[in-house]
Amino acid sequence: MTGDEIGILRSHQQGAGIRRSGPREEILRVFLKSERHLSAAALHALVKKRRPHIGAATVYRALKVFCDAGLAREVDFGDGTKRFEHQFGHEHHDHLVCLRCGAFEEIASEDIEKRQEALAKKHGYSLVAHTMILYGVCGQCRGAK
Amino acid sequence: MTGDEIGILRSHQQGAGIRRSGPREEILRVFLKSERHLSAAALHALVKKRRPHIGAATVYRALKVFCDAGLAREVDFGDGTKRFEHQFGHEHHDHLVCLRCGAFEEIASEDIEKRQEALAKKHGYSLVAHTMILYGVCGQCRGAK
DNA sequence: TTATCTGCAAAGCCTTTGCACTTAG
DNA sequence: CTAAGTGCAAAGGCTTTGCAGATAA
Repeated sequence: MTGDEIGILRSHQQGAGIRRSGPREEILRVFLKSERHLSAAALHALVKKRRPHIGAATVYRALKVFCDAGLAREVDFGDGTKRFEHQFGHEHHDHLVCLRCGAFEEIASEDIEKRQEALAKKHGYSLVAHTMILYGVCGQCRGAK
Repeated sequence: MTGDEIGILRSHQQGAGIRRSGPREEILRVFLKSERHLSAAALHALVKKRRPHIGAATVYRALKVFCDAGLAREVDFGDGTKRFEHQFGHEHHDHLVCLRCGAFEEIASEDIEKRQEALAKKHGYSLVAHTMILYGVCGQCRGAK
């Protein structure tokens, strides 16, 4: 990690009535070092390895701040648990999930994004964000079938 | 309602070890007559008007059967509550949600669908389904701002 | 000092499950 | 008769909230 993300967090906090805090920055460090798609519970487990006293509520509250700061994004594959992925230095992308084994990949299509923009405009909306999740069966699962 | 949907339900049940039931068919009738995007709780409330004894669990269980039968589809706008929309006689579509007032519209783009298919194939997946939700600000809210 | 942050535990919400009873086939 | 369906209430899983103490500015 370069340290820049902590800087982004701090500048986001500037003037937003948000103070620095050790626990929050530690959560951010662990979050950024981790795999890209973590549930709050999984992140909490990782954080507790280094700082056992940090509670789940703090992790949830920190993730909310990270999302506001643009450092994280919430992703919901529809299994009842929100996941969070860090955004720093990553292009926007969507997801392709295997219905059989649960594996998933990040996908991207500039073409689709453009059409989404146009579609929103056509309905009089200004597009702010979107989620797109494709569900299918991966090659491995089809082969194993 | 034409009655055809009940027929679809019944034929889906054929051989699936699923029996007919009055409560379930009543839930289906109310569901089909209702607005298109209902939470389970909202549907339960409507159902109880006609049959006060029907419980929430039965509604949840019925919705699962409807989804399996292709009569309904689960949609999640990310607010923590699943919604269900009936599919009978409707083209596939996605959603465009206003972040400010919560209004939403159904949208469709054959172009995007084709590209989704191609994208999945490129990654070795066979596409089964997808969700796409665009978030923005509607014209009315932008004007009112 | 004062508003924010934290940890803990409790509460909230939505959804599912266990159980005894009812009902379809 | 047998397996599926139902209603109720309880349990589950994830997330948020209340609160008193700790902490940043």
